[in-house]
Amino acid sequence: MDIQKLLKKYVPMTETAFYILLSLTEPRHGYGIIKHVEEITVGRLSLGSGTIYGTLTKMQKDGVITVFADEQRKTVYEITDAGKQLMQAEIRRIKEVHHNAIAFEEGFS
Amino acid sequence: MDIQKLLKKYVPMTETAFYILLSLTEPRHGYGIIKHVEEITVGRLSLGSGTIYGTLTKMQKDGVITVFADEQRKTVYEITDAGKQLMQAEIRRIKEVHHNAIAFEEGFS
DNA sequence: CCTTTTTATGTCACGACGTGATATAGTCGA
DNA sequence: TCGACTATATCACGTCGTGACATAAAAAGG
Repeated sequence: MDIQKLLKKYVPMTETAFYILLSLTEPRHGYGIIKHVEEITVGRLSLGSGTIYGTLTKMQKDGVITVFADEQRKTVYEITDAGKQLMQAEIRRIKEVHHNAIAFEEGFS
Repeated sequence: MDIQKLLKKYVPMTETAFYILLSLTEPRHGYGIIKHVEEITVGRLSLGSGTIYGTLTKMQKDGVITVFADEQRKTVYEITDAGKQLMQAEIRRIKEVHHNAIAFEEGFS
């Protein structure tokens, strides 16, 4: 799948997908991602097992992540270059939303 | 519906819902919202008619927005106090995501 | 040693959501 | 009058996150 179709499919990204890809800048397995996301969101976001394993399978098929190591009880993934491009586009969008959110706040204070 | 259930239902908010509520800090009708969102996102986000009218009906039922004026060919809506509370919670979340996005960027530059 | 908790992955039904097509109709300028 | 724009509504479709259920190995604790 070429980068244009990936951009259309993945941007805007769901919060879940964003934090999964963010976690995979270091090689991690599914369960490790769940714990890492809980950590950096200070317990606010707790991903369900269906979300994680379904999303990981989908992302691997799309070439957004790749298998880093396949151990007995752990499948370790890592983000690909295509995945990094998606993150850059998503971060641009987040900056726009953040900018509009701040402008909103200033209008009501 | 009490504020706790509304928070659970609306936060995290979809980008669409966020921009609709943002637009309704001034009274606007459906079509006006579509044009306003196109404006503040510089044409990036163009809401479908199904999205707008479906979402407006849902939000009105939930007490997040209210009918400001009911003209012949325009139903004008406005955000409620409950809606403003949701926006505050959503903006807190956006700030967190933005913070983590910036931290990600710095790790790859 | 046995039991409980934690780690780890997978599948499935469910409800919610955004999209785009289709339909309908009034307004306004050329 | 005729097309472009304004304005709303409904529907099928595909996608997504959730939580329940299932399975099983490893680690911790008594």
